[in-house]
Amino acid sequence: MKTNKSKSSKRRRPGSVSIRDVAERAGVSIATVSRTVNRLPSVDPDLAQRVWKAIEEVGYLPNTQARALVSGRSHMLGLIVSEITNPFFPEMVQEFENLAVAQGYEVLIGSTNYEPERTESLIRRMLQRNVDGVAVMTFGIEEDLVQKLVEREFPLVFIDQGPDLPNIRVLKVNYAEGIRQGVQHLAALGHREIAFISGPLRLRSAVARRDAFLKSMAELGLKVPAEHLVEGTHTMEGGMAAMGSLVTLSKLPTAVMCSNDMTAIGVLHELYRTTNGVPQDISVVGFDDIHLAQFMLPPLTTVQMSCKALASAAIEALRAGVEQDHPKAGCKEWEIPTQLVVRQSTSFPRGSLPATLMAATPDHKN
Amino acid sequence: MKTNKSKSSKRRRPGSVSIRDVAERAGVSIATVSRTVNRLPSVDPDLAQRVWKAIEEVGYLPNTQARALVSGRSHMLGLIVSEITNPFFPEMVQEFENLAVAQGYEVLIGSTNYEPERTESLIRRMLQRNVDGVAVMTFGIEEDLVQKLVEREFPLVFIDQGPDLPNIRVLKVNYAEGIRQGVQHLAALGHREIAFISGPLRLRSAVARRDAFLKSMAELGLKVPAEHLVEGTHTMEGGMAAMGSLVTLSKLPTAVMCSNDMTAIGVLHELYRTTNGVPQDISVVGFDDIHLAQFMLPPLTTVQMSCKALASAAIEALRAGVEQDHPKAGCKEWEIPTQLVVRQSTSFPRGSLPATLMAATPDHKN
DNA sequence: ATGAAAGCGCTAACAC
DNA sequence: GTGTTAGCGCTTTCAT
Repeated sequence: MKTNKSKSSKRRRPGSVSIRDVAERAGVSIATVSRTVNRLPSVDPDLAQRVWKAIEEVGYLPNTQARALVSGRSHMLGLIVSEITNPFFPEMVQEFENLAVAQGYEVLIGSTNYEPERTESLIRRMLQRNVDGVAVMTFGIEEDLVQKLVEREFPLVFIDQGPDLPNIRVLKVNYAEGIRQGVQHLAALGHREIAFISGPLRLRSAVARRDAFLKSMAELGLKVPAEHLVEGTHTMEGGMAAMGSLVTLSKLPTAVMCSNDMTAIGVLHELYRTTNGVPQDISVVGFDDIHLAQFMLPPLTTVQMSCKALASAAIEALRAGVEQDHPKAGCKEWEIPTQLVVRQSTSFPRGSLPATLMAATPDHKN
Repeated sequence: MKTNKSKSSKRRRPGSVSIRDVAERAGVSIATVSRTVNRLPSVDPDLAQRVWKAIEEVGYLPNTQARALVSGRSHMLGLIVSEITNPFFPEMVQEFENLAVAQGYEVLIGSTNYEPERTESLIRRMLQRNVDGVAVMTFGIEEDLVQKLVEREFPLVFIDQGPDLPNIRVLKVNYAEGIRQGVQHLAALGHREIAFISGPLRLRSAVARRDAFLKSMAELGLKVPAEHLVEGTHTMEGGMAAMGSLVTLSKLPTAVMCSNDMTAIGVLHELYRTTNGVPQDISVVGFDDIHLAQFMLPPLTTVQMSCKALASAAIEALRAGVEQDHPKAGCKEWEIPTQLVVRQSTSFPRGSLPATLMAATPDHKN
């Protein structure tokens, strides 16, 4: 009497079908349809059969928004990354998304581009969209942003570190291990003058990586002059610029470690610009091990940080926060390992070895 | 009397604040709050002031789901890409997202990975999330997927081609122009034996690019033997494999054009593996012009397809479909230009020139 | 086992 | 100009 039930409701997009259309078609109440769709055991099998048939016939798709509204859970997870155009992140996004979808979640992706105001709006958007939790995988984040998120007490995952609150979990990346392996590899090859190109030092993880480098060098009794510590931007352009300045130094390093692979690619390119050939006078080590790394010229020796591990830990940590009965609900920290992958961008320092040995080194042609 | 108004409602996530909390705080009705938030001119400025203050104080964020439910529009746009790990797509995603957000839309991203079942579930998820429209930027799509989408008559954007229906718009990429420029560039350098590594030929755009290549060659009276036409996968691995097979041929091509940049990077890598140096005996041309292209060794000559143009056309086309009063609501096709960007992966064919001229060529050292 | 009805947070008629 | 109220599509008591 009140609403028109014989025709589907008025102002909907054509093609859109609601639970009422199914109920009508199957000759049952909307409650029964709901129960059927949600597979509650209490529905009569025959009835269920009829309902499924009706669903099929009218092409019904439950409206997630409405569901979310009543259930209070949107089944959406936020994923905030630094820069979607840095290949490391798409690789992680892909893993994250696969896992999320497999577990019935949708993913809302956001890229901060290191801009505070973007980050701000991102957070607000995610909150408004009612995501069930957010993974902030940005390798460095502004303090006040954390604050914002923390106020609404909802499940949050950070990388490296975050406030010690009940709803916050953190993924501890073991930078030290991988970077130590890198430094030791270089030292074993005979390098003593090793430079380091960091990420932007306002980012925590950039500092963490640099410190890990410094510590590893110190362990070996190797000195690092200030000029050999240059700040990059986590981009290829930054790598070029940094290497450009390194190259003007009176005492050249024989090897350079980079805070990420993009930087290393920039370094390789700069070296190429200078020598017009495959860089082989200076060894370079990256960080991340993006898929591209192995296809570089020369294939890049790099410290692998598994985006798979990162993604799956993030998802699990998030679910541990969302679903209070999750097995690891109490767990606050998740360890992410790193390890060196040796390829061909590292070699003996030029001229440090007898000619016979040099000839045996795969990457030296002369 | 019915609901508990003095405390915030019961089963909500702590920290979540509803319109009622604001109303209560400001001492007005929820309608006034709604009007204030939506900036309807009819609210008394003083009252509005009070409402904004209350909003601030309680930290109110309108619930998008509820809004979407009543308005029928979710302000979410779907963006389906082939492979999020192919750098071309993140670049486009970023542009798309920037534009979308600037216009008040959220973006739901999906990556098909060329798997039909993934695509299927993607579509279903987007439909359920009630996106206002979806851009299928996959450079090739399965027929039945199109069908699925078309049935629900809602705004859709495709690349290259789509069914001629009122709610469907298509972005026509001018492959011919860029590829012709590439072929002519190569021919001008003296190349006659030019191979082409295509994408997977079940994808329309892969076929389109290959055909454009064939046509351009024919225009110049250049023959393309069947062995010089090899099918790749749009990946670096595919490029390596394809170049690997090309290299075994009795009559080697002197140049190879690739269906995308990732393939070209694979080719460069394979050439490096073979010669252990920067590839310079064989010219290679890519397609897409991803950011990375200019950092390759050597910097990649490639056909640029502007992801910016693609993204903005997609957004505009989508909005033209969503908002019936959009200026270009009637427009069905949007032209996307392509053009050659010459860098250093192309050069004269080896040994085809007098020594003096060779010496003048920047990329040849001998 | 099934239906009626309340209500999730919000917008839009409709009253006043 | 402001408040009251009816839904948007759905889940979930509460009756039956």
